Amino acid sequence: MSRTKARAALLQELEEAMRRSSAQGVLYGQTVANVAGIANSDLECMDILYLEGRVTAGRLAEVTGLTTGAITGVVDRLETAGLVRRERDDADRRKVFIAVVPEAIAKISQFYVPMQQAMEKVFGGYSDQELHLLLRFANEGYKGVVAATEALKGLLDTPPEKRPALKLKTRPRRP
Amino acid sequence: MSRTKARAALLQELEEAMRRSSAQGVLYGQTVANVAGIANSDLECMDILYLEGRVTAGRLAEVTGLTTGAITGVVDRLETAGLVRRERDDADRRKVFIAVVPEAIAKISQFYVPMQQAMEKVFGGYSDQELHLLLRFANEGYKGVVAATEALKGLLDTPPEKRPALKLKTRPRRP
DNA sequence: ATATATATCTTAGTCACTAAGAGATTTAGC
DNA sequence: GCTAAATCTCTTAGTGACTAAGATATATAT
Repeated sequence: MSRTKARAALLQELEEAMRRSSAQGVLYGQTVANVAGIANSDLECMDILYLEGRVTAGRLAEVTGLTTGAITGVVDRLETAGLVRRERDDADRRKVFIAVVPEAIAKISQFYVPMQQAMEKVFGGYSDQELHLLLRFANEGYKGVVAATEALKGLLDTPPEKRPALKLKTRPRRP
Repeated sequence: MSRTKARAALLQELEEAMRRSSAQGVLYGQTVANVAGIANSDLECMDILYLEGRVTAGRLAEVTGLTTGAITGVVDRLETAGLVRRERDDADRRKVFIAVVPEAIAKISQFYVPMQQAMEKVFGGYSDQELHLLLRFANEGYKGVVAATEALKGLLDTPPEKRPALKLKTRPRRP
């Protein structure tokens, strides 16, 4: 066996490792939601708001894959909790922008401290050059996942009888 | 500015990139669930079963953070769909092992084809040596997230009045 | 102007979840 | 061995976030 593993085996190992850490990441998010006493979707929306800034209710529905009706509920809860504010767009008064209340960032980010500490520790074991490689991978990986998500969504447009499905549910969950 | 970015800025950029791609990964999973017509938790349990193999109902509850009652429902649905089988442990007849039915792997993994293709494409841009670095990071990152999750769970044991909470919900979601 | 499109919200009903406890089996103490 | 406590899964009742469908309000096009 060579110093570097055979590429095929390496790719497979990498895929499983990514899958495993990704699953654990999901679990971390769920734990945050539980500890904070906030619904999972509500936290997901806060994360989107943190990353994208001030976005419309419709955009939240689009990104999360929830219906607009569900988003109304999400925003209601977040607004009641004082984490976000609804702001009507004066240019187009149908639109409602959702904006994060400044203090909310601190309220939420405290739950990510353990994660940040763990990641700092991990990153500490890498040189600047290696971190650049990781950054490149994170960015390219992100684009790859976006593309994969779009490709998968494409299946929803194919007629149901021609599309693979497990049919645990009778009704589809998205409009 | 040097050829490599200042480390602090690099770390911050890396954190945001990871967060972004992680969020997109969550969305991919949700899309899989929607396209497959399967509940999110059901898919998460299938993923755990795929990674860990034959596990007990209690272990599923532990790993997902769901109650055992919820897991009963998950397993009921997965069993009805013909994806898993319940197998009583002969050594300890209280325990119920959940085992994936062989054909289920193929049924599920078809929904991950877009993701696999996207990842293959991304990985194609890296040398064996670089992939080894990514593998090392994925493994260390996984351990880091596990540790962070445990640390965060520790907050649940601290008295509620001493613990930071957002209190969007009146009742806690975990026992 | 009128019709059509777009953006959010409302309502009714559904489904997965929690909490609490029951049932079945195992382990510990005497 | 026998009883009590512990462990594991399932059951039941009730709750809350979700979807689907349509209402409301505003914007755009003909």
